[in-house]
Amino acid sequence: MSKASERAYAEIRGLILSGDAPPGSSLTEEALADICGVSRTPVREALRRLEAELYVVRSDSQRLYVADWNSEDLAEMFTLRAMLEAHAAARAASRITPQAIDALRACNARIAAAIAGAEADVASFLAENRLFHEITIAAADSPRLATILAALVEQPVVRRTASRYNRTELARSAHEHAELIQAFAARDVEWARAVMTGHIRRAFHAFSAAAPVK
Amino acid sequence: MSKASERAYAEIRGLILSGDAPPGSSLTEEALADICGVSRTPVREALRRLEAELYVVRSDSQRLYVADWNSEDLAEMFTLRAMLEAHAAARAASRITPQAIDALRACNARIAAAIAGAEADVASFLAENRLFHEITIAAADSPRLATILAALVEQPVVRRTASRYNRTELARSAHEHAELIQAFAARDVEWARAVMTGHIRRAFHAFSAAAPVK
DNA sequence: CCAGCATAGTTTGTATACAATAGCGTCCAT
DNA sequence: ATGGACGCTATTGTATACAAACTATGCTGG
Repeated sequence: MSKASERAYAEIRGLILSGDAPPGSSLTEEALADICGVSRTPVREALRRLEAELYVVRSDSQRLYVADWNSEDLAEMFTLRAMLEAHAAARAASRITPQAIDALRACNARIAAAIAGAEADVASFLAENRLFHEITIAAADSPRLATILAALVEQPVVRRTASRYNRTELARSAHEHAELIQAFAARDVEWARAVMTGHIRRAFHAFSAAAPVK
Repeated sequence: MSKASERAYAEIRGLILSGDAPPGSSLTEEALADICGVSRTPVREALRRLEAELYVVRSDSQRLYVADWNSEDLAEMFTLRAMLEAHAAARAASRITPQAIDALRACNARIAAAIAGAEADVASFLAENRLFHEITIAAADSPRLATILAALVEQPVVRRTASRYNRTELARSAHEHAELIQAFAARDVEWARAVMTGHIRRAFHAFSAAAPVK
C-alpha cells in the first residue's frame, strides 16, 4: 500500500493501542488527518481497514469509535482465538519445516531470557510472544485462517494482556510454548491442538483473574 | 453506508458472483466506476470491502484481481466454515429464542417446497438456505463470529455450490436442517455442533464429488 | 414548561484534478 | 540478436472542494 495511507494506518492503530484514543472515543476523519499530516482520503482507507480488523466500530450512522470490549466480548474473542489457533497449531504440526521449528525454539529462548531478566522485560516478551504465534500461523500455511486470525490476535486488549500477567504466568506460557514445539517436532497433530487450546484458555483465565482493564 | 459506495459494492459483487468478472480477471477502478456510474472514490471503498471479504485479491503491486480459488483453497475454506459454523450452532443451541426457531422452521419449509417443485427451484433454495444460516448465526449472538463468517460464507464459489447438487443432496440438506432445529429446540449444544459439522462437511464432499468448477 | 420544528454547524460522502508509480514497449548500443 | 535503458501509458494514490446527512441547539407555539 502506498505511503500515506499506510502511515495513517500505523499512526491511528498506535493511538488505539497506546490508549491515547481510549475505547469508546470518537474518531473523526479530519482530526485524524491533522494528526497524521495527510488528507482525509488515506485516513478513510486506514479507518476502513481498522474497521475490518475490529479496532474501530461504526455507530448507527457512520460515525466511528474506538472499539470497546466488555467482558463478554473478551470471553468470546478468546474462545474464537482458542478455536482458530488450535486449528492453526494442528495444521502446523503436519506441515511445519525444520527451519520454522528452529525459529520457534530461538524465539522461545528469547522469551525465557526476557522473563528471567532482573525485572521481567514485558516489552520483549510481548514482541517475541507475538512473533511465536506468527511463525506458528505461517507454518499452518492457511492464508484465509491467517487473515482471520490477524484481526483477532492484534486487538488492543490482547496486546495489553501480558502486562497483567505475573512472572509465574509468563513462565508457564513459555513452558507451554516449549511443549508446543515438542508436539510440532513429533508431528503430533492432536497434541499440538490440545496444547494450543489449553494455552489460550489459560491465558484468558489468567487475564480474567487479574484486575479489570481499567 | 451511503448510497453510491453501497451500490458500487453490490454491482461489483454481482459481477463477480455472476461470472461476468471471472476469477483471475483484472479489476481497474476507472472501468468499474464507469460501469457503476459513480466516481472512483466509492469504487475504491467497495473494493476495499470486497478485498477484506476475500472476493478480490491484491497482486504484487496494488492491482486488484477477482479471487481465484484452487481446490486446496476450497478445502481450507470449507474446513474453516465447518469449524466456525459448528461453533455458531453450539452457541445458538444455548441462546436461541422460540421466535428464531419458528423462523428456522418456516425457512426450512420453504426450502422443502423449493426442492419438491417440478424442477427443483435452485434460486429459492439458495436464498432460503442462506437465510437459514444467517438466522442461526444471528442466534449465536456473537458479533465477532458473525463478522468472520460473513467473509467466508458468501464466497462466489460457495454461492454457486448449490447448483452442483442433485435433488437427493438438496433433500439431505433440508433433512439435516430439520435435525439442527431439533437440536436447538432440545437446547443440546453438542448435538447442534455435531449436526452442523457434518452438514458442512457433507456439503463439501458433495461439492467435490461433482464436476470441477470450470 | 414541554413538544416540535427549524436552522446552524459538524461530519461524512462523492467527485474531480493532479501526482506518483509501475508496466511495457521501443530503440539504441554492443 | 540481445541486453539495457529510456520514456510513454495505464493505473493507483492523494489532496481538495463541494454536497449531503446527521446533531444539536434554540426558538416558537401550544
